[in-house]
Amino acid sequence: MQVQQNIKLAVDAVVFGYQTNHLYILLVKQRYGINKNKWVLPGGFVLDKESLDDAVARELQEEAGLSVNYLEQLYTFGDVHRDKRGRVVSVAYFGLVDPNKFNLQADTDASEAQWFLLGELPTVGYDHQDIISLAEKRLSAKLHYQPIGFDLLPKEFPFSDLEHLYKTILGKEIDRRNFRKKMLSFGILEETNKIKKVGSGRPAKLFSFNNQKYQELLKGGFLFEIKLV
Amino acid sequence: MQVQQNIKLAVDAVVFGYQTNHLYILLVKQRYGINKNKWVLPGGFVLDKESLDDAVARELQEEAGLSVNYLEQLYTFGDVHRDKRGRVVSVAYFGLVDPNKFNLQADTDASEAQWFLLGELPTVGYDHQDIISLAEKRLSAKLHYQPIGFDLLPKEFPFSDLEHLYKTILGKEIDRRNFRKKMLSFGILEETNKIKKVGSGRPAKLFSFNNQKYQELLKGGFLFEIKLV
DNA sequence: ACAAAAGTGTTTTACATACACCCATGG
DNA sequence: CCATGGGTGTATGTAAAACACTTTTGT
Repeated sequence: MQVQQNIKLAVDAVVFGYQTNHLYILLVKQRYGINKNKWVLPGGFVLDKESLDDAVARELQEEAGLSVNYLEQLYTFGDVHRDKRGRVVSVAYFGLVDPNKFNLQADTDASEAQWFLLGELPTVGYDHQDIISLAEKRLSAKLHYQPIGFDLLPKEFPFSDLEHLYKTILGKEIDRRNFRKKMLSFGILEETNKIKKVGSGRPAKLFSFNNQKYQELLKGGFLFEIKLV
Repeated sequence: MQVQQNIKLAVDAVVFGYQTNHLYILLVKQRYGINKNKWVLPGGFVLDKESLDDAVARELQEEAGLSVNYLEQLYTFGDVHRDKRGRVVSVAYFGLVDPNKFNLQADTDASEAQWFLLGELPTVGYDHQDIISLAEKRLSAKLHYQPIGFDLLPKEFPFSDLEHLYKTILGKEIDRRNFRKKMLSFGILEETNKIKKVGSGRPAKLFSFNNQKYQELLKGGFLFEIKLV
């Protein structure tokens, strides 16, 4: 295959984490090059013998010691001048982690990886702000038609956490009664017999997302859809 | 920028055309290599100094003399072995043309480009069948939440054409009265004072899609959404 | 007893669905 | 006058939206 081409291929990941009613994004500090010490998305060049999916997973592991529990392709950014060092096309990914994985280990290279509160992001290098903006849009959109919020929560969670997650990410008020009614009507949540006690207030039953049930329903043409005013 | 990487970057396009109640896809005949004389998607390698979008437009022009009126990125296919000649990552696009552009000119290289009825596709090379399948899914999905059907029709069309388009692509029966009511309720269609006479039957008023109006509505949070049983 | 968060039902409103007959033209 | 496709309205069902008080715990 004779092709003259001087284009490098990279992957980048926008990984969201959620904790105590706040939404975070993972960034890493660039160690070399013209963007040295700038914060950028975790990512890097694709190896010759790994798929794109594998490349993202590897980079996240290397740069932040992190394995996500949801990952999908977001968009491929291919403008000619998006990287000043040369032509680099980047396949961007969209990832979610639950709070168990939120605490970054300080071994690996992780000392230079950090969670940033959305809305308090530093100036990021390259065109990574565009990538982040697109990922935010994707996250908001997906919350409405895919049960993806559960990937940002621990396996068992009080209902109010789910409600707050939607409220936080969509920036909208939610009617608790209608939200709960609708969510439960899908039949993809299971009530555990555990309860969570917090400082004050009535203890909450814990729920868990039954993914197997969801997959079954999907085959029958089921549509997860939640609208908010 | 020192990176050892031996990956080629290509673009491919799944272009849909619609005529006389039938949906078509554009394929081109491969002229060289191991897939010689096999039908494949129009596409090719990205040049060093053109964006991905430009690359697709150029390839469509070169291989089929075609300029589409809707084009968006579909997905990036990056499996290691998708091309037996070596590592090639392909950014796939999704395009729509209206019937004016349907007749392929025989100049250019177009003699080897051809419309194929969906459902009567030949065996295609590489992993292009996967790409086509994904594009079909995208098309079906988009019809429900984006006014994209108009890009497959001429500027002015009888209402029944729109109805047949939905029926054909989604493979579902449609209640004509409800469909028309819903579509018109959006306020993005304009009734022209022209009428189209066909062989027999009552002549039909022609409608046109008002994209400007649609864009305005979008800013106000308008959501195009059409559900079919 | 009070503060704090969890839990719960009913009424109203809007939209989707189901359904069948008349109209304008060409042959 | 008949065949063909275009054009239209209403009644019913179902789901979303609006809305406020009671329960359980900790302090």
